Amino acid sequence: MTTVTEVKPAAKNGVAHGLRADARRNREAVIAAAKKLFADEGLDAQMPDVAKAAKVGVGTVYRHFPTKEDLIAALAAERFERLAERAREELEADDPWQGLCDFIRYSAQIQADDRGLCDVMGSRPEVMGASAEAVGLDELCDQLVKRAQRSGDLRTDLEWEEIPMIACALGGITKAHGPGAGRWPRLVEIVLDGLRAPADSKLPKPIK
Amino acid sequence: MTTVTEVKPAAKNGVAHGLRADARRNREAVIAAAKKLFADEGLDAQMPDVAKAAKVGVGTVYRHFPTKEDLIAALAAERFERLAERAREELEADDPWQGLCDFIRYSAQIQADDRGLCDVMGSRPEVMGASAEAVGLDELCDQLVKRAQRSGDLRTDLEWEEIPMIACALGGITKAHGPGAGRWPRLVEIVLDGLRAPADSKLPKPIK
DNA sequence: TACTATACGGAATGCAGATTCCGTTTGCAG
DNA sequence: CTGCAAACGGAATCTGCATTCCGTATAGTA
Repeated sequence: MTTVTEVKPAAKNGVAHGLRADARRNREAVIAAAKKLFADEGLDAQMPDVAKAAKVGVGTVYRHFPTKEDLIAALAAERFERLAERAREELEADDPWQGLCDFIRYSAQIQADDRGLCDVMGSRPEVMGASAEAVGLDELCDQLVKRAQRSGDLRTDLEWEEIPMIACALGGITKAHGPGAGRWPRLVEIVLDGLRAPADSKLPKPIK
Repeated sequence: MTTVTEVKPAAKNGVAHGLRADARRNREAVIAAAKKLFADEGLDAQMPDVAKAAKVGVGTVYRHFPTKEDLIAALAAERFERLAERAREELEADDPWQGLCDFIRYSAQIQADDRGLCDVMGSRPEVMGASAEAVGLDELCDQLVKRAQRSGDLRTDLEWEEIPMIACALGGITKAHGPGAGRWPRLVEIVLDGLRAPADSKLPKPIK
């Protein structure tokens, strides 16, 4: 045991360093293929098919993601990063209410574009929880909500925990009827109307 | 082939006649067990477990329901009958708007009480469609919607097809977070608020 | 009571899909 | 150019269910 073994920096920012060139290339191929396949067919797309789509052997897929669940989690993490990113943007929006609305619209949109994500939202609370936690989404939702309430446009009885629930619900529609039905955007608007503070409860605007 | 074979009246109103006494008894036991098991564990409860819960062999389950899908459909049919029944009642409600609201609340409630039903709503469009069709739920939704619109309380741009979608969405919440979270009723109310016609669009009430 | 069409139970089967294994190939340090 | 640890591919294995099969038991009838 006199051999000096280099410590591997493992993965950094999603891209894995310290991997042989071909390994890195394959990993990307797998991720890309899985992203598309899961988006199209939902979580019950099969591992061998992911491998095929990535032009790689099953073994290779499993070398990078020891479990299907791990692969799913990795993809979910990426989506949640985008979601958090968007939340941060909307926190800067001129109109807090519109910011919140757009965030919710966005969360519905990405689900309409990704059946796999709908499935995660609908039946993988742990994955969803972990991913959200990792990017601080909860905190962001809280801020989004508080800000919109302060501006007087959002009903004051809403709690931030209900934002993820609303997202799940909207995902459920796409999951059940397919994005093709094209009806989900209307449902989003209905919910948003329901979120608006009742007109009479709105404090008289300070100045303006 | 000279034997005269009696024609079996098969099933009538859910209860199967022309069955040997023990057979009828077992059939009921299976249905009851399945109802409970699927309600508790969702659609991936297993057939052998249904049999066990009904104190019956798997074979017996399969003699009555050739396929798991058939069993699911039978249970779903029963739920949809209740749903239709409730819809009919609410069509008689004094207040059309409250009638619609209560119908929606009811559909959320039965899903909160039955994970299996949530699953059907969320990922068995065919079963749901067939069951709904069988009891004329679509037509009933249409009437419920039109009536509430006529009274001026329901937003006029709602189409009846969106009622089932709303039901799916609400079911999705229970499915994802469990009924235990106890938050779904609030989401229902939010949606209902979103369904209400904007105050200014309401025609002045005739008299009263 | 005897007989037989119906039912029954549950071990055995079939299959789909995740995961493992191992002989072969390849990137790359020296 | 070599040597070998790091990767590869994909057939084989394992597992979890649904579903089938068949010898046995029983309701209903004569």
